[in-house]
Amino acid sequence: MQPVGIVHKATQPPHGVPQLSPLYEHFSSPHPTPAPAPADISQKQVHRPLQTSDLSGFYSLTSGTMGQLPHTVSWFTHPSLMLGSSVPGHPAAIPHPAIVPPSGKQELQPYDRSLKTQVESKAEKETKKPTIKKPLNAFMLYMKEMRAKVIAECTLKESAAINQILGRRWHALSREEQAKYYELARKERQLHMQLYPGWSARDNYGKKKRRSREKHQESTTGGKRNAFGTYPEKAAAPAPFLPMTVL
DNA sequence: GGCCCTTTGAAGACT
DNA sequence: AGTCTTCAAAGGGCC
Repeated sequence: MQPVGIVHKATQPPHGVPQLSPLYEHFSSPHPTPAPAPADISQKQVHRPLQTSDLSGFYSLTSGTMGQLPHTVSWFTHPSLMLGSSVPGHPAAIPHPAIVPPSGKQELQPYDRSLKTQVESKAEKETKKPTIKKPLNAFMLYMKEMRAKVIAECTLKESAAINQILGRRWHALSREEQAKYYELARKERQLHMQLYPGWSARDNYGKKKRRSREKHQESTTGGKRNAFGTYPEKAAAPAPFLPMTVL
């Protein structure tokens, strides 16, 4: 029996921001405790395959909940949250945007893809399984939402520079503001788990050609990360605050 | 055409 | 268990 309060490493944000919610306990515990707020969603997700209606409910509820965000996340346009034929039983022919062709280019249009696949052999199709992308973390969701705003303000276009600004702004956010994004990210991970039960992050390992380790570390960090994937000065951040109660 | 840069966080790999 | 590495997004820069 796992003591209350012990959470899996993967579910605990670095700053301890959003703690395990009852919704998540449905996935991690064989005897889940009743979820207070969005109980209907978690139960649907647990007891049968995910369906479009479930997800639209999920989004509308989540959207409403997260409507308190200062900058509303585009739930229905977020790539890895949009639905498609990858959902069992879903009528649409548009694949889930988290699924990209092996080439890695997500913006490839469906008809382009169909033209290309026509000339591919059947064997090729089978070997070239589409890539399922990782779910976005809290900071990635924040970046995605705020990028356009920063570009407009700074008239910059280079993503490297934009991301530096966004990184600083992220740290300038209050705990409460960050918590909202952590919560969004947690929900996205849950949805991702529902959509792709057998998926693992290792599936995408080695699919990108990367520069050498030394160069990468030197250029990107200038130092080593600690056990939490952050850096010493960041690890000294203020103590975590209590989990969100709004759901 | 495709990797690099740059950020944080999640998670797998490694020691 | 602790540490390291990779990949998520984005788009200009560069080879």
